[in-house]
Amino acid sequence: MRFDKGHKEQTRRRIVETAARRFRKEGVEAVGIAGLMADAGLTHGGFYAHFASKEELVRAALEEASDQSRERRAVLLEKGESLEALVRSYLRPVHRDTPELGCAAAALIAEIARHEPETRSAFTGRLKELLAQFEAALPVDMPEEVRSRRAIGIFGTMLGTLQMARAVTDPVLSVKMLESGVEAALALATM
Amino acid sequence: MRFDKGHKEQTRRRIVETAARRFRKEGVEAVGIAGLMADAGLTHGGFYAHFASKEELVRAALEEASDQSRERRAVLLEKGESLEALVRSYLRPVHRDTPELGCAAAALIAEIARHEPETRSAFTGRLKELLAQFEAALPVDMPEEVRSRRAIGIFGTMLGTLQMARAVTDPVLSVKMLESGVEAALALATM
DNA sequence: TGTACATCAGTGAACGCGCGTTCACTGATGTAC
DNA sequence: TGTACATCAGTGAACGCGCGTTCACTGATGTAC
Repeated sequence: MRFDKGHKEQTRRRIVETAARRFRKEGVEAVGIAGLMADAGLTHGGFYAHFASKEELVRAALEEASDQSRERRAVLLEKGESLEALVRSYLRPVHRDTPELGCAAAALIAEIARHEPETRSAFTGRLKELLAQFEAALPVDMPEEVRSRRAIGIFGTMLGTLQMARAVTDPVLSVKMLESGVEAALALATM
Repeated sequence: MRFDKGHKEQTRRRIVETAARRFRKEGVEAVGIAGLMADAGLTHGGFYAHFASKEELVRAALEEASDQSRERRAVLLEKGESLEALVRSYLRPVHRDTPELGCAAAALIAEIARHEPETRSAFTGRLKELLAQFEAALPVDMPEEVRSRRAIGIFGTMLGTLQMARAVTDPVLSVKMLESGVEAALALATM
């Protein structure tokens, strides 16, 4: 069959979006090409018409997820919301419970650390953008170097406490972790 | 062949120790039973004389790694060192560069969150012990509830910043992440 | 206007490989007679 | 004291399965004549 102009690009986007969700939910290694393509309504053979390798899809999916998150943060900040809104939104139970729609770093950072340098570099770039957004949302009277370090500390706190809240089986402790993460991140933002 | 009394237990320990290192370095999923047994100087068939499943080994390896870390922390604290020494030791380049000997949570927490409840529960128990050690090292004049939340915030910060420092390809940024993590964790400990 | 052909996104069988797990077997030594 | 047997940690072939990747093929439609 012959397809509309833009059809292939649309298919590619569907694959990337499916991958971005499943990788965050299940981890990259646990998701196979065949199952992923089936989820996107295709057969596995066509995969290599879109990507040179699974690793290339990993990078595309990582970028897709990062773009979504960045957009979400930008919207919040442009509405005049503070860093506090970002922190509270990040450490909500709903974010803990839907990793497939959430922060790619929280779901995949340890796995990314073991991937090819090219993938790690792409991730590094996205993480720098995220930190720049956080930095820009810190009080303007802070020296730039302090803001930069503070942004790292704040996001590190968010990342770590969210992951703890996800791993733990005790639901009371899990909520306490989210709350403690908010407290700690806000303390770092305002002191 | 017949073996010494205690021989089997010794073999089991060797398997667990090998697993504890490789899981932290490569991730649980990337490590196969056959390769692991070969590393321990055995053939893969004998594995199931020691463990009912790979998952059971995961739990044993997690406990082995946690025990090692707890011991290390206890030694530091008993020498009269403060929480600051723990934080600085955790966020050293050598810890970033040798995950196979380091914190199991930093290497595996996201993967653990996707494992069986039994494994997650075992991890939760170990994490509670860790947090209790941190709590005990916080100033005694802090109310207990505050110390408990602060311990979560501090360890979350350490966890998140170490993982960032491991994932990133920019070496300058990586060191900055470790340093910012120390600053943030110490600020939370002393404020 | 009608026919032959080129295009190309997607198909599905097949590749070699490693996975977790099972199981009949080995063989050196301790124990029973 | 010498022989037959039980023990059991470890061996290695085999199980079904899914992995990432390759490739000859399909077939509906647009284009050329």
